[in-house]
Amino acid sequence: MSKSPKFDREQVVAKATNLYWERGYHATSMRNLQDAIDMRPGSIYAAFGSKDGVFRESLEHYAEQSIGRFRAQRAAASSPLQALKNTVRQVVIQSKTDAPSSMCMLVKTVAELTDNEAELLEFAKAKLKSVEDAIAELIKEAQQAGEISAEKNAEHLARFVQVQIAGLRIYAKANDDAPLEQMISEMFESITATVQ
Amino acid sequence: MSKSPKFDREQVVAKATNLYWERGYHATSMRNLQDAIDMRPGSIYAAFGSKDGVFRESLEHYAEQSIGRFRAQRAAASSPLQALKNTVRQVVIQSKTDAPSSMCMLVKTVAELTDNEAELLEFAKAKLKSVEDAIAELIKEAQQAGEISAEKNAEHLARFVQVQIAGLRIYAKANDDAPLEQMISEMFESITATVQ
DNA sequence: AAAATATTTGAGCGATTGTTCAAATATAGC
DNA sequence: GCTATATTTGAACAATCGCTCAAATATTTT
Repeated sequence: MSKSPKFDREQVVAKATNLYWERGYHATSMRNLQDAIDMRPGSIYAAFGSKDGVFRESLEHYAEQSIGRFRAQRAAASSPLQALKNTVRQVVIQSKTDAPSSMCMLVKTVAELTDNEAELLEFAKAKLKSVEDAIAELIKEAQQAGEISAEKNAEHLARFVQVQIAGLRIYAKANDDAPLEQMISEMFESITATVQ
Repeated sequence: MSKSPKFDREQVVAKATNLYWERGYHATSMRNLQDAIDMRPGSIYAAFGSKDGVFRESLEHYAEQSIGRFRAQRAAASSPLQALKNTVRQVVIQSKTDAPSSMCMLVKTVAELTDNEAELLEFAKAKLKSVEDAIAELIKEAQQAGEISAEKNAEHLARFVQVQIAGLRIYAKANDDAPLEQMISEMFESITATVQ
């Protein structure tokens, strides 16, 4: 004897994610959010508790989406290394035109937030770590497949890839004409080099 | 027959820079700014025109400070390459404890702003480019000194360094225990390698 | 010391912030 | 179709936002 919510939480979070991703935490107002997800304040607060609550769930959604990309590319590619390369290309090059921001939402969040929003900052850091773990898994697969030297440390390489992606995406936003394809190729040359 | 401003513009801009650097553009209110620089609204608006005006001058100040660091390290170091290494270490490692933010203010700004603040965004991009130019100059010096292969492209390497610094500083903020010293060493190994 | 000209002050503007909550509305079980 | 129990709505809250401007204050020239 009741009524169930009529909004699709998944879709709502996806829309909220895109807005937060584009504008960042502080520049996104609840008013902006209301318009983007087509919900009124009361419903939003009943469903998510606060602006932070929506943001937190958006970060979660974004992280899942990011990790899902690795899985999707792994399923589509001919090898683990190819999947990693394709994911990096997708994330660095395609996001320039296809995504709400050319930058990673988790990186943007870590860059933007301070101790004043400690919880959200820590949450974003943790999600970034879980993305790094997904990269490490793919690298280990590539090592088993003989595409990357097994003598190298997978976590070490995953960290390297993480730094490169973050650096490249920032650089891509700051320089519209950056030769990203070439920069990505060079990055993978140092990963697949036989000597470390 | 008049009166001259009693505030020290240089000092005021320095304080404003530190505040904007730490909190970012959107999270810094004029009230915060008033407190930080100890000026009342009327004086601030007479001197800088707007919140954007203060921010713009802060970006300018920050960029000059950044380029000045290269000069200072160049003067102190035994060689151009050593100066570059020391600057990278200073910027990536020391800034974790000594600076308002562990991240580059220009990078934070490029990451945060959107087309809604197009002018400031373009300004930050341009300043980031001028920092890259300063790196390229140092690399050319290192090439003339025989520390880096003259066959390599200096602008190309400067771009590489810029990507690495941005990536490392983001990574340093996201991971408190990152082995930065080691990561920086590895980066320079690929710069000074005899084959490219 | 008076006059002229600048800067500094801070109350307060309209707009917007995140959030609340009583009223209206929809749905499920009886 | 009635009752019970949700959800949804949107007006409105106090606080804060970026900013303005008349009045007060300081400095310099006459």
